[in-house]
Amino acid sequence: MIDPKIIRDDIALIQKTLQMRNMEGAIDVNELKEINEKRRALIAKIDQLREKRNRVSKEIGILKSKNEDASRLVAEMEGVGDAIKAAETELNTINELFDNMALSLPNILDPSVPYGRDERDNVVVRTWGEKPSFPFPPRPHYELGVNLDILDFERGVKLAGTRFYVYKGLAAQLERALINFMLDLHTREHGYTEIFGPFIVNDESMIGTGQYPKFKDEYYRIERDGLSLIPTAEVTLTNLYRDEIIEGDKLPIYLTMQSACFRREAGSAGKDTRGLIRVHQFQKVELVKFVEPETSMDELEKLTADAEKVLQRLNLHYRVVLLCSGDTSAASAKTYDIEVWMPGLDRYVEISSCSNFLDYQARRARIRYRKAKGEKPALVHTLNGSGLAAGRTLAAVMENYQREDGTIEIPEALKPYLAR
RNA sequence: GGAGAGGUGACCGAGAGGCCGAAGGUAACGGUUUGCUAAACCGUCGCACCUUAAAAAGGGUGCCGAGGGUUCGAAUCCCUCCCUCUCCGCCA
Repeated sequence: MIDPKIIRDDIALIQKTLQMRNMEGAIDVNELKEINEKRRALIAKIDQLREKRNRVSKEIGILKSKNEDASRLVAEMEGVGDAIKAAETELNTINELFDNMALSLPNILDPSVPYGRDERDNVVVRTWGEKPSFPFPPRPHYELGVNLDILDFERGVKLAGTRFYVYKGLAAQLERALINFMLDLHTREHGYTEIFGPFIVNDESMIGTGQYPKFKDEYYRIERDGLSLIPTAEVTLTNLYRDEIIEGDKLPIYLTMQSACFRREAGSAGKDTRGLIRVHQFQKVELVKFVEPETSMDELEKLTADAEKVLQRLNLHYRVVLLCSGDTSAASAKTYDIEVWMPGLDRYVEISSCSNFLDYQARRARIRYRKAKGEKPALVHTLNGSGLAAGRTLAAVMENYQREDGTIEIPEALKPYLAR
């Protein structure tokens, strides 16, 4: 959620953001402003009524303790309680309306984000390496995997349905090696602390990072227990500090966690139906940062570089794309996607998405820090990125390291992890 | 899953319808004292919202696990839910 003061004082900024994101029609900003005014007036009214209640009740108490007659004051209070209750009911309604609208406001975009309608307007900011050339037509990972009997899509479907899969032998080992390699890289060389936490979280956590209430259809929820399967370890890591005030000298905090990620992929029927690109369950190494506001844009660059390092060590060609205004997710102020080259699919595939949320998530999740003793708490800035999606990385390794006979060469960086 | 106990500020802990935003203690911070350390003494020591001002400061409201109810008045009484602990059961 953005700072509500912006709703009060700078509607133009919100309108510009909506315009940039091609969301002009989505929210009536003027209506929102009006609702906010109403809200504030009601709060003032209720506070006044409560002030009276507190004051007169106290007087009654004093009179009674002296055994004097308080009936006049009690009579005066008649109706005050009901008036408060009525106003509170009204406020609840308005608050709900306000929250719904305010929560659906997207984050303010960073000025460096280019205008654009959709992914076609994203800007390639750099590329690393080159597309490998093959003396034979490279095959997609799902063909390679099925031929080698290390990917089993049919049994995945038998066990759980479409978009599920089974790794066997080398595929399972390779992915495990990839995850360990990534975690070691981030903890040993990039200063992240490794975390392992719940893959299943309560609603407050899903709300804290913005999955709920808006995008409820995207996630698996266990109704009976009121818990949800995380779509990314971002949820676990970011909510670690929900409702907390962090001592300023603890910042910046860099965390990494490996987890399974669960996504319903509700809106993507018919898209990427083959292979490991779009599945309901996959593993990912996530990077999350909590930083002081002044540093967050620099931290985004570093975070992206940390994720890129994985591909560099694996010697996989990729490009970094700055998402345009229309393609940047609502909570993010600025996002870089890292897209790895997949020779078998003959296209670039997103393998990491690195975002700076500024204080948008922190406000929702009430994550604050105290710069120095005695100072008022302020919202931190949160960032996250994949470092990287393991399943897609496995697919990229398979496609880029394939040999003519359909076997797969092991990348140098992974050899220590596959020693027998 | 069953039985019991309990959730109060950074922490410990009192409070059992009115003068309680909450005693007392610990920790922290500032000061006095001191050759230094320690001790002692004095002071400060929550968060959010509304508001006047818009730097500092002031006024009001809310918050004693969460939500509702009773009452002129609730940390205190009632209801619902959540969580923690102990014992039993089950279990990697």
